[in-house]
Amino acid sequence: MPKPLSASFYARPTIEVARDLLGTVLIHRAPEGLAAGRIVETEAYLHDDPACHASRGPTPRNQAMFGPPGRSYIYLIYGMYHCFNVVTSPRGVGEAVLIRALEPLAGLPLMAARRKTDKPKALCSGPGKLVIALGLAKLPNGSDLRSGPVTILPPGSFPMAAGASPLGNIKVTTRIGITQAAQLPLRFYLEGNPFISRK
DNA sequence: AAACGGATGGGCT
DNA sequence: GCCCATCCGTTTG
Repeated sequence: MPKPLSASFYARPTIEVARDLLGTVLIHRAPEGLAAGRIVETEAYLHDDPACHASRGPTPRNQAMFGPPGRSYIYLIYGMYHCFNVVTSPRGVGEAVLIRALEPLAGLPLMAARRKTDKPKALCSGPGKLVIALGLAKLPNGSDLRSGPVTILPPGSFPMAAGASPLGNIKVTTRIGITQAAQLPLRFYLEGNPFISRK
């Protein structure tokens, strides 16, 4: 069984963490079964960045972002979906990385049942989709991603699914779906990967 | 292929 | 009361 990413992995500048998370494996060992996918798309949210929930100081919703790195930050968006983030940087700064897309690796039938589709490219190709596919919506905010049922494993440490695509170069673009600070180059994805949310 | 609008509810000015 | 770090079905070109 591979070891989850260390606490020191997350306690680094958020842009570095966002880039280095590409190729790692997000896994949820739920009572219903295991589901896992390779992270292929991320976005960085910085403390002085108007698009970041933490940029205007702590509130009840965003308090996990000010806690220790390597914990979850999950929030409700548009009344019906959730977004899953990993808290980064030294404790108290208020930064995180949004996980935007996964390449499904394990538990595809379970993902298909949760998502109500069995098309592999539709399972995890968006932040709301992957939360549904992995069953992350009810994970408590601030969950430790080194010890809980939801963890992130280093690249290549998980048995490669048949036909899984190779890792490409990292491409950088502006972030998706935001209005504030929309010009900042803080979205990262594996170039050519068919499982990203959009080109 | 792209554009559009509806669903749906908590957070914050 | 307005604003969303979204998704999906429908319409339009």
